[in-house]
Amino acid sequence: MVERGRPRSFDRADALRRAMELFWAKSYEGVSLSELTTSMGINPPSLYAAFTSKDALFREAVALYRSTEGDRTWSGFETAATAREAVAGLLKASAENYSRDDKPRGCLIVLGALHCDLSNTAVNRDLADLRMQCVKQLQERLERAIAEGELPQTIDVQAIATFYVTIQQGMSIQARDGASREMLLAVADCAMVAWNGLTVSQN
Amino acid sequence: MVERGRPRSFDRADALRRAMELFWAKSYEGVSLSELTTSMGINPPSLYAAFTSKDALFREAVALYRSTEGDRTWSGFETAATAREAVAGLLKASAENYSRDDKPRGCLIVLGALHCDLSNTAVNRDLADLRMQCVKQLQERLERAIAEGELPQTIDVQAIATFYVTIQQGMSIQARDGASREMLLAVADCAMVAWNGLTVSQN
DNA sequence: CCATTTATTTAGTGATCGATACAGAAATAA
DNA sequence: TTATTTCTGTATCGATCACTAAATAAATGG
Repeated sequence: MVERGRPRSFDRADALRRAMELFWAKSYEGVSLSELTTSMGINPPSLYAAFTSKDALFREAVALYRSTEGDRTWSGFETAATAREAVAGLLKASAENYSRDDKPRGCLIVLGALHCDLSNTAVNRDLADLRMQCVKQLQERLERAIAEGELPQTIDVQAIATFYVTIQQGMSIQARDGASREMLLAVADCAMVAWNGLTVSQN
Repeated sequence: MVERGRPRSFDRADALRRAMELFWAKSYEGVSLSELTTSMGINPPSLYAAFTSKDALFREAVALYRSTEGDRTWSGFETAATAREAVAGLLKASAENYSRDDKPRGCLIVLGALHCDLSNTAVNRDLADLRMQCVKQLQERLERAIAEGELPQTIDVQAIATFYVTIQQGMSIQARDGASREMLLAVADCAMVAWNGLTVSQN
């Protein structure tokens, strides 16, 4: 089956990539349609034909972010031999990915739509859900470590998971404010200093 | 000298307080003039006569936030007997103040204007400066603790200060996402578990 | 009283927001 | 060729943005 009609004159994937970087740098409400169309090199009708709406474009941008930048941060998490190495690697990768010279600083999912009250826009709720998933992922890794005997059953899985995600999210703000890669890595190291105390058996 | 002209028909301080809570809940760009005037119970010309512009109103709101909510968080910091108690108290107060039932969740200075590229708007730069001042304040307290012999000279003052501020800032996002007060307090406790390791003499 | 001063209400300003109507262009199908 | 389909550029749409001009209201000074 061959496609009918006039062929699209721009690279959809490339246009999406440019939109993602704009949203990443300036957040959802911080980017206007005219900025998007200018950066993507297309006119509004082409954007809407290809991506439906600003909302839908943002969702696709977030999905692309997760499969590229997010993967750079989380790929080592599941493969790490121990929970400690998984968390340490996550923080280290976050520090590095939040401070690249050729990319916006910080995390799109953390900084992309912090506006508004709780449960305001759909975009906001989607990002909050993704942020929650990070905590859940750490919790599950910690529970696996308990099941495998690496960590004692007495640890507070939820608190530890929330603690390390809180640091990761705070690093996004630090990165946006100009903290150097070295400083972000130092923060990650500081966070891991708590590991032994947090995971020791306390009966 | 008595004031001339028609007297103002609204309470300026009360109107400012309402504006502060709106900005706190929804950030600078997230609040529109019509929302402000509605909540403050006045018309746009009255707002501009009393506060000059949305920018200036936001600055006054931030100043009010610092002298009220900010004071709730930081008042115990300088009076604490030790650096450890100062930092622990700061995190505990942050957890509590970011999760009050009658107030917006999180911190206005952290969440008030995260939009935009680095050094974009004046509002953004002002808040970034205030965020930096938090790090500086912790640094100075740690240096004082060194001078007083509480902590060894070998500690990395900047890294430790940035680490604890990073947690405080991350707690704003957690609070905005709905984390309970208990969970925020647990995060603060987790952060203090690192204290001994971070401040031990390592020569 | 009247002049002056300041605040208020009404009713807008131009600019920009996200999103589209419409006509023409460029492909396939028959 | 002609019909159909889909994309593209121009030129907007109504809504909302931050903000204000103009007339009126309410106080004081003389």
